[in-house]
Amino acid sequence: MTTEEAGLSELVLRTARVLRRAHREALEPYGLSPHQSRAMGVIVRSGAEDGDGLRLSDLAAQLGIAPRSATDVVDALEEHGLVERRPSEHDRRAVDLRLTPAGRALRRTLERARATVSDRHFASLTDAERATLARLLRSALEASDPAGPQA
Amino acid sequence: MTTEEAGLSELVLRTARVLRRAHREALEPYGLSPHQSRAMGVIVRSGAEDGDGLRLSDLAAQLGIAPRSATDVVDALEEHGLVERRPSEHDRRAVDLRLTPAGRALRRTLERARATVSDRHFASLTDAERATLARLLRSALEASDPAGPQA
DNA sequence: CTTCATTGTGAGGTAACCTCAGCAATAGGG
DNA sequence: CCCTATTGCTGAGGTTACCTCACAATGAAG
Repeated sequence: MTTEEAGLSELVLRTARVLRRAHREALEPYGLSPHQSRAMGVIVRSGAEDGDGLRLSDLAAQLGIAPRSATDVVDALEEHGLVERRPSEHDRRAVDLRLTPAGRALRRTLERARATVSDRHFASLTDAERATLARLLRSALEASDPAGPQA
Repeated sequence: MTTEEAGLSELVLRTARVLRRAHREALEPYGLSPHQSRAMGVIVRSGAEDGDGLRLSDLAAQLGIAPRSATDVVDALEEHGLVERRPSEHDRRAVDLRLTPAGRALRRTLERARATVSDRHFASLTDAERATLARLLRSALEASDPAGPQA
């Protein structure tokens, strides 16, 4: 029983490694690291397209890194012209982060690239099998972390 | 269909993150990084307990890092008294790596800790579900990478 | 109007990688 | 047998992605 699950954890980690590597390769042509891509995703998902944008410290929290480190991530994205910092209207200490039009366009491209990577990896499974796989992974995640992580 | 698998890839990555973090925490009391632990695993699995030991460059290859980087990993493990370098009998340029008795003992402890982490994460699934999960992950891995990675 | 907390960033540190250069040893062709 | 090319490892130094600590500007609370 124990060895059975040790194998399971290894399988998950190995699958993740394959996916991450493929993802990294897909991102490379755009000069983005996976982490930067993830940061863009967080900004998008926080409703930053239309509203006030996202605080730098909130980005840090959602990425699970220190605020100071988020500064560097945003610096890089800003240099690429994908994200912009603008002073918050409500708090002159803070900045609001949002994607530029170029950032939004690239984000969509990357989303598609990522889906392709995933498609390819799981292509050998049937639709039903994919659904089962998703259900089991989701179930274990929810049971072991009821809080439900944001990232 | 596409969104379905995008979700799948995200689930795998998220599960991996949870497992890796738990694994890291389990290792912390022993002053080892996950990578160092993995290196010990590679050394053990190469039949290094009784035979000639593993070449440093082979360790590097199996860890997927540059030989120079493996030197540092081994340095650290050697300082902890877990691994020893001894000159190869057949090639005086090379070193054979093998676990010390302390290394073997710790390795067993870590193996158990890792199994516990995995057990806990997948505890909510039935035995049959765990078996299904393993089968599907393994199947996709084998289909997408027929070479079959060693690490 | 102090005093305290919070936001972002400069400075500087660490871990885990990398490449490049170099030394010792081995392998192989003449 | 010797001379060159290759191999196995490591020193030096660079990069990336984090970190902590200190601090200026601002905001909130008494």
